[in-house]
Amino acid sequence: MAYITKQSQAVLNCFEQRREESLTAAELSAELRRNGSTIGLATIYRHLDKLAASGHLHKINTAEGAFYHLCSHAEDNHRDCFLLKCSRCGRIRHLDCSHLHAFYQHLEQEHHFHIDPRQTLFAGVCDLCTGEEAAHGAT
Amino acid sequence: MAYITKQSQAVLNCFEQRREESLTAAELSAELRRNGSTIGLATIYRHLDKLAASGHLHKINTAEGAFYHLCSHAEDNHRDCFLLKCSRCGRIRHLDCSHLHAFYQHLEQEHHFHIDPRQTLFAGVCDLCTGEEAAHGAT
DNA sequence: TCGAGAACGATAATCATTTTCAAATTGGAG
DNA sequence: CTCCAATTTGAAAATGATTATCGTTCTCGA
Repeated sequence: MAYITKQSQAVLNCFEQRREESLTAAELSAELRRNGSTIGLATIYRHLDKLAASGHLHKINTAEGAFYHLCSHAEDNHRDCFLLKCSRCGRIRHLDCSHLHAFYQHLEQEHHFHIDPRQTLFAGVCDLCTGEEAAHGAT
Repeated sequence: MAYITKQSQAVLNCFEQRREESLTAAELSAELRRNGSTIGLATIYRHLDKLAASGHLHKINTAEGAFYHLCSHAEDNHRDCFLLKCSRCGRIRHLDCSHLHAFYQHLEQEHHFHIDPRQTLFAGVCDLCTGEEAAHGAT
């Protein structure tokens, strides 16, 4: 029902090689092109969606476009998964900790809001960019 | 330096009348048109940006487009401001509570991530939509 | 080897937003 | 009140990410 093609292989390979990184479709396209692949953008999007639907990738929607990330966690384990997005460099970092269990329970019980940590993005400025900011900062 | 025009008035009025709501540019346009205004979309975007820059509005960037919200809080007070975005109905709700101070401190001290609560969106399903979901749910 | 179904890729279509630019509006100066 | 330079407006084109379209190519089992 689903053929294995060199294109689908190339996409998955790309993620397996850079395990900890979140990529956009454009970045993936550039990377593949760099590796000699001539795969079209439309095809890339198709595979990304397919891989996200099958659970192999985690798709993160942001105002600056979608990011995809190799993610083995099952849906249930994601209470401990936090996404930090730097508004300066645009990178998404993944964090693992259980600090927010209580807050999430509060949201559900007091406000009847059923949170989805996999789509929740903590925005801010990352460590690297904070340094740069200071360096470039005024007076 | 900045003229007061009927267009800029109309935009601000619209927010003051529906104080607690977050609006998109398209929604604002529809609302204004309903009130007899023929203001163009480009002009709406211009005023929204201007009002956001001057601090009168809070601009929230999401994957589904930008939302604008009348917000009097100063930048500093926003440690207590939470944005809940329902991925089903798309609405953004504002919450006030101080549950996350500890977590934000943890982020800064342990991970050197300087959070911006004004752009942090908690994604999930709101109370109303949870009900609907159950009603339409399988078997 | 054949053929139906699946995948491909170039291109067109969307959608929200920004930019462009000529025309209309504004408010101060005379 | 009238004139003018600066500002604002709005229609339409441009942008950028993503999706849909469609004819062509590939895959694999009969």
